[in-house]
Amino acid sequence: MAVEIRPGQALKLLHDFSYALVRDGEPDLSARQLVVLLTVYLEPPPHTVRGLASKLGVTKPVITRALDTMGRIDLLSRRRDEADRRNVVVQRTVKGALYVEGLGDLLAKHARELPR
Amino acid sequence: MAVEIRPGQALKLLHDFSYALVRDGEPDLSARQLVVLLTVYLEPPPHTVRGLASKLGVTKPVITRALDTMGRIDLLSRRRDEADRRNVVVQRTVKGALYVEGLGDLLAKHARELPR
DNA sequence: GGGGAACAATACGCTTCCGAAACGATCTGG
DNA sequence: CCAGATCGTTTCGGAAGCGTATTGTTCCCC
Repeated sequence: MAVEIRPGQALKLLHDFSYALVRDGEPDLSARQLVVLLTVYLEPPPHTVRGLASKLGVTKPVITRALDTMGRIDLLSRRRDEADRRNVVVQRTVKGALYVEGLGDLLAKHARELPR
Repeated sequence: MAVEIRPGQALKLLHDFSYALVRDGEPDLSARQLVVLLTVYLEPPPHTVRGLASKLGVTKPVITRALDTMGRIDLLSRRRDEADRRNVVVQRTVKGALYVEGLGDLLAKHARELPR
């Protein structure tokens, strides 16, 4: 089933979801960090800095910094590509997988609770 | 109808939505700014700095700064409360209403396009 | 084997945001 | 009428993000 949702419901969903994130005092990822995280966890590997930057339409330092920040809190990790040591491969972590899963559950939960 | 969506679909929706926002080079609102904006446009007025801060669980300067930033790009405006001149009432703007409406449309559109 | 290409990281200067604290303006109750 | 409370803003030092440009490795191919 395609997910049918009216724009008004979508807004309320977005509000409730952001509200829950802000209230829970989460580390407060930026939109860019979030989309990097989700891309790594939703799209098939491998993910390189270069690839992510071009896919998301941002510069490479943005990716490097996002990896620094999210690596510091263990949502992602880096690994040198041994086949081509110029490349850095972005890897998933257990903590990151749990975090992303939590986001999906949270959003789905709020969707179910939308008024008719 | 309550909106039924699986966590995996929710994640893809979140990814596609954030991706569209990042790609479109939008002004890049933070999660806090976004939730302030949506609260003002979705919940019944009046909205004061104090009220928003306590509802969202953040400090007052956070609200003041969010109003500065979003006021600068005309998504919101301030007005002094004449009944009690200590209060500031946050008001909606035409541009802000259009922006919020666009967010709802965008999210609903991506939801419709989710795989079954 | 060496010059240039490709890649990620870093340097730089700037802007923005943060929380805590201090501040001015305004209201209120004794 | 004035002392204290309330409200929004501002200030402060520090942290983090940005884009551009540069650096240091590593690879590739003539």
